[in-house]
Amino acid sequence: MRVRIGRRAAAVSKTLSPIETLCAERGLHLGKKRRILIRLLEEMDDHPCADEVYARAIAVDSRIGIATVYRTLALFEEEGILVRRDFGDKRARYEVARKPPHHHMIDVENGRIIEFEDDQIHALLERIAARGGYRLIGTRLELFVAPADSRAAPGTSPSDAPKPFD
Amino acid sequence: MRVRIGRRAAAVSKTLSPIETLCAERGLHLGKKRRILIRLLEEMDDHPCADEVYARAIAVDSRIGIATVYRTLALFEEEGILVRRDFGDKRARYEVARKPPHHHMIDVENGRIIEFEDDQIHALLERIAARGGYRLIGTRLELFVAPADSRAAPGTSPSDAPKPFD
DNA sequence: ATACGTGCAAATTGTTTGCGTATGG
DNA sequence: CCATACGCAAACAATTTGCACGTAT
Repeated sequence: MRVRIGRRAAAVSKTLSPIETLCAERGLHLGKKRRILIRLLEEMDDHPCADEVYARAIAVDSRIGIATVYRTLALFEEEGILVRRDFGDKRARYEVARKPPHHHMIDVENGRIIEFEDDQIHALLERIAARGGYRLIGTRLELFVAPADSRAAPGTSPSDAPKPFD
Repeated sequence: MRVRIGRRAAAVSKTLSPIETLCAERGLHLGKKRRILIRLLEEMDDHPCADEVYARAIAVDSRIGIATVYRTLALFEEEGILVRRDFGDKRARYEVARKPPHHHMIDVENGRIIEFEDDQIHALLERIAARGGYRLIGTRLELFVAPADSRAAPGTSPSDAPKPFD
């Protein structure tokens, strides 16, 4: 008898994209619509809300339903494939999960979102959690900022809800 | 003629509570229902959502409408009297604004909320904003934590949405 | 074959608004 | 008096769900 290589489950050949691979590993079916959504998600470099993902999706296949978008986003969030963000407007915004956690600065003047990463912060936050006898599971950190030049002194109101978003 | 003291606007006598005073200073009327809400807000030591404030309110005067609660919370938030928080469940939660900004740890095992304050963090965040040519307007910082003993390794998913809330 | 994926429309949920009346300053 | 506060019900917006039918594995 011949020896087959890659016999173990791991061997998911074909050409699966990163997220498709994750889906395969978790036994999730790869329906046509889901594939389209996955491609969109992998291509995006911003933080779209469900409506926006939906808009981009119907541009590819007009028969995709908004429910599928919501269901897929929720599923991928549970699976840790996507991260849900909340930038102050009502809608939930998403981005692909990346290993080193990063945070966001929201320019309240124009709604622009700037991503940033900082080890010091994480070390500090971990220490704070530990200090209280806790283990840090997740962090949500958003800075609401304005160009260093303009009225209004610094305050503590994150909920000044900027209008435009990326 | 006699000299009257406290002639200037400042002289709001009677016995006004802190928030009532702020309202008076800003020319806001103090309706009966609003007074009740103010008292509740000043007594609370947790982070209730509109529904919960409403529940407590009708316990005092059953004729208060939910719309009044929403309108009052929104008004006080705009006035900087209240701060709106978002702990992962849908509803907006509120607490009385305090000077030194503080943040929250959400125990994902039982939903308990622990407040904390830390100067280092603020200094660091301010530096990060400045580094990008920005001025820090507001911060939103929440730590999702779990008792230092229990499965599940630390991750980056803040949106694991714990069920219970204070 | 069978469980999973998906569309459509209806249902929920949290929050906002229009309007007529009541009331504080 | 006159602006503001308020109740009620209808309006809204984001998201969820039930059901019937396709499709991947």
